[in-house]
Amino acid sequence: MPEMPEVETLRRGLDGLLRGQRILGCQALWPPALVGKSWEHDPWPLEILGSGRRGKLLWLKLEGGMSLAVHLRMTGQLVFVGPDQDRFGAGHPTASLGDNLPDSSTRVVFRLDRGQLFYNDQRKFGRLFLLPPGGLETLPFLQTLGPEILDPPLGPEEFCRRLKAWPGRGIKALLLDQRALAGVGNIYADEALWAAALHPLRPAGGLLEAECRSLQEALVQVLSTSLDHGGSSLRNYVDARGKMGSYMAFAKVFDRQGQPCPRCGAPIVKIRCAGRGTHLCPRCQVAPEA
DNA sequence: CACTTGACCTGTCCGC
DNA sequence: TGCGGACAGGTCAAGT
Repeated sequence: MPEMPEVETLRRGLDGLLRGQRILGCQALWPPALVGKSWEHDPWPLEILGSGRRGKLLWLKLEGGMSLAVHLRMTGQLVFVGPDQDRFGAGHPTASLGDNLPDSSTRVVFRLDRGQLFYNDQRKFGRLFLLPPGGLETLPFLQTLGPEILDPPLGPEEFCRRLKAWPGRGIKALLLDQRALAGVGNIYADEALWAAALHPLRPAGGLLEAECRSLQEALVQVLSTSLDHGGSSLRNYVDARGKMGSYMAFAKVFDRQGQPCPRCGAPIVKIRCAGRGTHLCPRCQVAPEA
């Protein structure tokens, strides 16, 4: 589900809601979601001092140098429900998910000084890591993670160098590979490739200088716009208060197969590429010679 | 080594 | 209405 804009939107929300509160305890309704020995030692209470993110991995900074890291994978959610939670009537357009929690997808519940934090995950792919001081650096995922695109800004030269490091791979497969670049997933890969008018199967090594550059500009544009609109919600994603993101209204190709390309009018098609559903304009995005 | 496929899970949607 | 199959925003292990 969540790619960088969704995870960053969530992090910002959680930071404002949780900073300064203590986690008083935690109840695992589905224990496999919890990874690491630290969970067993009943370390609570622990104060939440702040938050961080790299790629799609999010963490809360806890007292004593500990961290609570979360990877949401496909369907994970972290939703805070305060004691003063606004209660809207059922069916109200801004009714919050929190009104009905816990639900059948709730896997972990954290008890806080003021309110509760629910970890929901329909598909049970996500994981929560409680880590001792220095533990973040030991996570294999973080050790092999490529650079951020927006923060700090990745210069065009370095961007091109990352892509050319895997010259034989299709450009979409590379965008999805977190070792090449951090934070891009299926939605923003399709959107950026359309904006740069590049076919997803083009080998990375064959991209012209100008094509590399326009792909980088497209990624910056797409990711920034999504951040501005609280990310994308296709089916599951919600922010720290249970609200959906609105970026999908701006999507040009993702989940729009059969609709006209906004640039040339040709019908958007959906193919399979790097094992993932892939949306593109067959006229604007010219396939490489086989 | 480089790259692709299957596995991990549950829910939903689509065709018969 | 019911049922089987395909598919879903991510990552890792195993396979080719």
